[in-house]
Amino acid sequence: MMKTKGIKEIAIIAGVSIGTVDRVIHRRGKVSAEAKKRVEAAIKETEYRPNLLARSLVNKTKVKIALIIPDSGSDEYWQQSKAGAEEAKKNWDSFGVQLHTFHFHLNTIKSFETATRKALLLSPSAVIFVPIFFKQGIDFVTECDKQKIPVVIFNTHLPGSNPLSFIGTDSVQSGILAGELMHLITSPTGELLVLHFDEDARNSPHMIEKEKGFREFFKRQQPGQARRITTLTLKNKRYKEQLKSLFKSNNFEGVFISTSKAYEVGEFLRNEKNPNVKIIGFDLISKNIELLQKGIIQFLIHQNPRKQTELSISSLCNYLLFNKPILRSNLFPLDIITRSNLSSFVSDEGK
Amino acid sequence: MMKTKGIKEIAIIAGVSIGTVDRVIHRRGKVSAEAKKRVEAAIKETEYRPNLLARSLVNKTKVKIALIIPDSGSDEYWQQSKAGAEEAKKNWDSFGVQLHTFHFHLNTIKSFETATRKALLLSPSAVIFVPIFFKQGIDFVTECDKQKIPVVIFNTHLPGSNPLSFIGTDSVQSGILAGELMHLITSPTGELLVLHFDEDARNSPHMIEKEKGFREFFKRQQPGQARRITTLTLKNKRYKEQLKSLFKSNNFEGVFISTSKAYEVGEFLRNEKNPNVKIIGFDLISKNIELLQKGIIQFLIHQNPRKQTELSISSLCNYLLFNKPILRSNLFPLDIITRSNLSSFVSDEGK
DNA sequence: ATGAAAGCGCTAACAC
DNA sequence: GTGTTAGCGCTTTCAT
Repeated sequence: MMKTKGIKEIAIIAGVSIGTVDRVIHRRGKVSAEAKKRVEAAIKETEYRPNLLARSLVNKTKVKIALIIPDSGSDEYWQQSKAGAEEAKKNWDSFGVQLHTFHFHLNTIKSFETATRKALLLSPSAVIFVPIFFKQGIDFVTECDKQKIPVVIFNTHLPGSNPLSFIGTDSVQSGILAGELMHLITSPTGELLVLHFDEDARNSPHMIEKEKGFREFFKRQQPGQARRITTLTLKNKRYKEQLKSLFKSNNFEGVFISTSKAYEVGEFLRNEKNPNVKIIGFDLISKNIELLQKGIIQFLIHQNPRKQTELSISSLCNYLLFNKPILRSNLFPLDIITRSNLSSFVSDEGK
Repeated sequence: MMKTKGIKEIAIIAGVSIGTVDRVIHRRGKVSAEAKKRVEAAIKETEYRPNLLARSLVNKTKVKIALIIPDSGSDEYWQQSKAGAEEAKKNWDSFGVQLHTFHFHLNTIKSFETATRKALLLSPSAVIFVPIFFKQGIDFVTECDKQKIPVVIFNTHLPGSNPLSFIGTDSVQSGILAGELMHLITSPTGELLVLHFDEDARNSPHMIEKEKGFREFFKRQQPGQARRITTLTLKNKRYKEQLKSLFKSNNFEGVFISTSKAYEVGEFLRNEKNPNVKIIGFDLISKNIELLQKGIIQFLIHQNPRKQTELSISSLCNYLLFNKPILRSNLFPLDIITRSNLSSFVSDEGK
């Protein structure tokens, strides 16, 4: 009884042809209400689940994805992202997925616009991008909407857009986390410093949110008396001099750096033989890692650009190929890294 | 020119039929030396790579995996593992993978033996299991080796075995991590307590390794004078009384709990109005989570049983179906959880 | 020793 | 609207 499997079986049950079954499954072509109902009933009854192998065997290479990310030149963060993209590409090309990557310069709006233009020339099935530039990001999303191309945004939130999916971390929350960690490792009244490195304005939304979260933590913690928390934004490249005068006239117990430049502070303090200042920063880049291992930086918060990129791609592929539901907003775990759990994160190449 | 793809193309080039090509690829049947040579040349020339989708479409449901894990009854840790298994099962059954789960009781060796026996009756393509019981684990691996069934071990290391892959965390390292965290949040000379809950002997290797790591950290930190670190193993269920007398006669600044029972200590200290003792423990189970949120537990180290299980299954499937390389040893990241990054870990259901 | 042919479950083009 | 059919690249009979 009922030996055949899959679409054929449900065609028999519903008393229609497999063509019709295909039509209702994919909502394409015309199907009479009657037939549709019967097919859907049969699908439920048999708990039919499509054979993904057969499907992608037939649909080879129909999925083209354009990935638009910052140039990874000397930027380790984006190098890690790129590595994730390559990993994902390897994983999905057996399913006929074509991943085309377009790079742009972090400081050049034009290069971003060029990248998006080139990406659209592919007429991709979907687009993944990092909206470093607000206005141009919105423009791009609008254009994609017009062309009915699904958009996935990652790493940076783009307020006012409504992408298929957003994947990234919660900057405010990461600031709160940094606040808590700082609280745990400093004395209750120790003075704190929040340091921004503002060579590239592109980071400013992140930076502001992180500081907001950081201060928020202490506000909640001690609603009455606030700790003394100083903020400073280092704008030009002469960090050392600025840091020197800063630490001469203050007695900070801890420094929170809102970008990946924690190592600048770490190196400075190491040279000054000032080992008692606690440092918390972001990102597993090599200079930070070195100072973490030496115990000069206490905590790094890891945003995992590699996995963010990988996941952006694979959740999109799963959605496109296999109809798997995709999360509208996928906030990434905030990994806390110390010298003791570092190794399990950096050797984490094999997924 | 040369439009056909795959096996057919190389058949044409070599001037034989696809049947012959198949024979040389799989070294089955009889092939003349002459034909073999020509086919192999063609394979090299075209850089032929088999289409894995087509292959497993034909060989449907030839992959049967037996998963042998502890009963998840009231144990949240193993419930999470089970959830991971179900997720993975859903993901892979479209590829014709059959995942059969066998449960055993954590305290009953017999039930483990029964489970392994049942598992082998399936004649599975591969086996994944948790070696809670040392001797029986070795026996099982030996038997699988004899039957040429690949074995993946997870969660618990099985010394003396040589599985296809091991997936789990490094217990010693997690102890070191706990040591570092404790060091960061207590004063340099504060007295510390290491607490084992030994209701089930099954945990003892883990417990011992964790304590070893914990002490190791302080040894490295202060080679000269060691901190005062007390160890206690709570054996019967009357935890409160034991804890009461313990804390009456000592002045601990921090407690490290080697199992998931940190909440026992947390609840005790909360009732005693003793809020200044720092607590570090393991596992995101609900009672621990509650106390973490309240600030009574400072850190939980998360071993991510859900992802461990998921990854065990999917890396095995990728190996079996798609010939992807599998890591001999895949040490999981040790996630540090505080109240501030907790949410991104517990809501992490969608991969 | 080798070739031809029938599918695996699904999609898409084409007929009616 | 609906059914039929030719493959996707591979494995596996079954002849020869």
